Amino acid sequence: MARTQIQPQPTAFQGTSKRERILRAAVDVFARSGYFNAKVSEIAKAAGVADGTIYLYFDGKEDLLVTIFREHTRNYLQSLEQQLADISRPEERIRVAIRHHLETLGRDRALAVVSQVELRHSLKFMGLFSQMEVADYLGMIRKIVEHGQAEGVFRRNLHPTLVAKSVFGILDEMVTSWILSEKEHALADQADAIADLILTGLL
Amino acid sequence: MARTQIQPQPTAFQGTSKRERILRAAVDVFARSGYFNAKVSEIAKAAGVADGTIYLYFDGKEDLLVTIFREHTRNYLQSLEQQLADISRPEERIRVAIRHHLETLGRDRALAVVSQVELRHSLKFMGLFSQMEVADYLGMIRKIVEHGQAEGVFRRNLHPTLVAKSVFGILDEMVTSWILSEKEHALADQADAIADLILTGLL
Amino acid sequence: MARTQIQPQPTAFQGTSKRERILRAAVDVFARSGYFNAKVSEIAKAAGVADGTIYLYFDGKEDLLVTIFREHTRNYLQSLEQQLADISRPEERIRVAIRHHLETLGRDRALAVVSQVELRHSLKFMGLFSQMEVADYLGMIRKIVEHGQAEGVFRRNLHPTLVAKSVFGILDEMVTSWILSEKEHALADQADAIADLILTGLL
Amino acid sequence: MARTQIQPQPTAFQGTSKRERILRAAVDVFARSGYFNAKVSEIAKAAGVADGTIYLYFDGKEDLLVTIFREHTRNYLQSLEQQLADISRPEERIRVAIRHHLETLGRDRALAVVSQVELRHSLKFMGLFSQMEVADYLGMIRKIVEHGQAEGVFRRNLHPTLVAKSVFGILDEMVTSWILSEKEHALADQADAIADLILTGLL
DNA sequence: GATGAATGAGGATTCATTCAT
DNA sequence: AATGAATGAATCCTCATTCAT
Repeated sequence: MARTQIQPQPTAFQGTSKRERILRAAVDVFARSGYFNAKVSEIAKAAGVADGTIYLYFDGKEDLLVTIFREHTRNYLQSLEQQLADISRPEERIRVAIRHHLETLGRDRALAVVSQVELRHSLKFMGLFSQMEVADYLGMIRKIVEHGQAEGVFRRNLHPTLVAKSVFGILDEMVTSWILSEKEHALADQADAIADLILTGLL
Repeated sequence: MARTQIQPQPTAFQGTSKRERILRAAVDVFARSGYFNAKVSEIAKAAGVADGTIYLYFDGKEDLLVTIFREHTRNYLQSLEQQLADISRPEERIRVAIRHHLETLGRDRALAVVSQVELRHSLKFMGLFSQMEVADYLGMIRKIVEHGQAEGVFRRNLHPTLVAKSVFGILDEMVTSWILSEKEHALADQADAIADLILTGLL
Repeated sequence: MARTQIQPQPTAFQGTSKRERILRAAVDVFARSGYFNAKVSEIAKAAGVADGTIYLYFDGKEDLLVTIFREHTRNYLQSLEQQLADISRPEERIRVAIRHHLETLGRDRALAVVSQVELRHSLKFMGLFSQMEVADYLGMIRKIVEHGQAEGVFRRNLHPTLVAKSVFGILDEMVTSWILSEKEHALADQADAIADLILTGLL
Repeated sequence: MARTQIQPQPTAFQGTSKRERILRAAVDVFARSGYFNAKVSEIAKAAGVADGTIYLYFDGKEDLLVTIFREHTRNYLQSLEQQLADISRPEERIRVAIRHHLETLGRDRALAVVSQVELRHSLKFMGLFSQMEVADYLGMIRKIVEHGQAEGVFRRNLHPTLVAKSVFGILDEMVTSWILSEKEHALADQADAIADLILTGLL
């Protein structure tokens, strides 16, 4: 038989590995329906695979969410490190980190929804969220602050961890706010204003 | 039979109205088990009422969550307004708002858990969360900022809404971080440091 | 509305308690479909209750099987003891026990099927089967034999436990054979012949 | 690549044919997990073949069970016939048949488990069990009895079929009892006592 | 107002079987 | 002959909600 069997590919492109297709479909479905309401069969359909196939690649619905979180965070940290590689001035490093956060999530609304909403379903997940890679992220910001304080460009009477959490908190709120707003403004547009606030303060 | 039947009252005092007992039980059970895993029967047991009784006072499980949120926010805003009543200096008003936020949630861990975790279960809830009373809360902070800018004590090149969201974002992150941390430090202890950061900035 | 709502009662009579109706329905459905192929919903339908109702009375499908076994054995032992109450001659006691076994199961084919087939689904169940009440049953026969040996009416060179197991094995095989045979002969008709064999032997 | 790839051969030796390896693995896995809980993939792994390979030799999971039963019974009957070949005295023939039964199953616990437990999963299987080769087995015993009665060494007032079933029932119970007992006594040790009971009776 | 027994819809997961390679 | 990745049908149980008492 010479005819090429063309299969429907609702969510992703052919050629992509099944694992990737499933993961992408999960992000989309979780974003659309919410984790608890999302049906595994819906994800399977969106990925163009059979229900059972998902269990060849993942341990179950929850593993899907954990994996999304883990891979996203890893990618995020890697690209952030790359962007910071050439920049040494602490002030500039803060600006880049802020912009990078907003750009990354601003580029993929479904991922942002999963990141801001679905990943925080339970204390258990929140703990995961905070103890693992997010801790690394906060650690990166904290080090920028510490460095800046050591160099004398940042005030020394602020606790670096508190600053790191604050930056994260602001960014987190901006992303959430952006997700919920109907308007289609670019999330990263706020990067400079946020940096100004953090760096210069209200007074 | 003359003997008075004494029923166990696990969560609340008997004097309290049934409605209050149910609401308080819901906060506790939601905090302990998470919204989706919480069983209505568990809440009923904790409140010392029959399952069906809950439906005399509320429309269902979801209504419990909505009501908790609504009443908490209303109480919160009322007490914040009282605290701000006598204070006119914008800087001081910011400080009071920050401290009030941390004190209120720092006083009731279960409520904090529900507020930080359970209320954000879905985009739908997040929307509710943002559009309603939270909007009022952000509005209050925004007005403080606007006032301060009008008086010339706050810099004028920061968008008031952005500042309001930032303050909220920082506080939100602090509360979440506090919930997840094992240590039993007082949440409100960080109020001054946060105010310093917001007011003075890093530089 | 004055009309009395008449509900279908496929398996059992109204008036019977829900618990009894469910148990009886389970015996029938297990006998018809086999334990593993039996659907809980099928049992519910046969009992005239909702699926969930079964879980108000039992822990699950397996508990249904265990309960059937337990209650059947208890009833069986009680009625056997009653029948033996007035009989003292060991030979006669053996005859009564044999007849009672065949009559009890011969009266309820579905129960016999569950007893002979479904209760032996797994080593685990077989163990349950053997260690618990069945042990009591074997114990009763063993004591009859011991008594007969003490009185000098039974040969003393046969181990009472072996005899008890043999009697049980013969009866068990007869019941199984009866279940599988198409012919509708009365099971208890074989009681005397079996007793003769056990008592007199082949020679 | 010159190195010989040595594969693990959990259950059987490599020299054995694939078909034999699969069958032996099935006996072991059925005995260990029970028929319904046994996974085809587990059998495949134990046999050192791919899942799909099993379907080249057998029609499916059920066919494995049927085949085990059939081959076991055929082997059993053949070896029984050999053992009986030189023996003419009815009494002795009965003794040999009894010992042979206990020795055969006492030699292979997994096979005994499958034979006593797994083969009786359903009425359907029980029917198979009884109508086919087991019928031949019962037939062999029945003929011994008939012969003995014709020769005048066995009592004539016992129905040969009933005696055959009784012998089978006793042996069956002994094997089951042996499987379930923790103690490691030899099953065949009971052969003589059983023969005595059957031949001489209790009285 | 209160009760709590009863309902029944809904879904994650398993695993025997297939078939392209 | 052999593989093993992929399939997808099939079901037990939970629990929010109702309503007769």
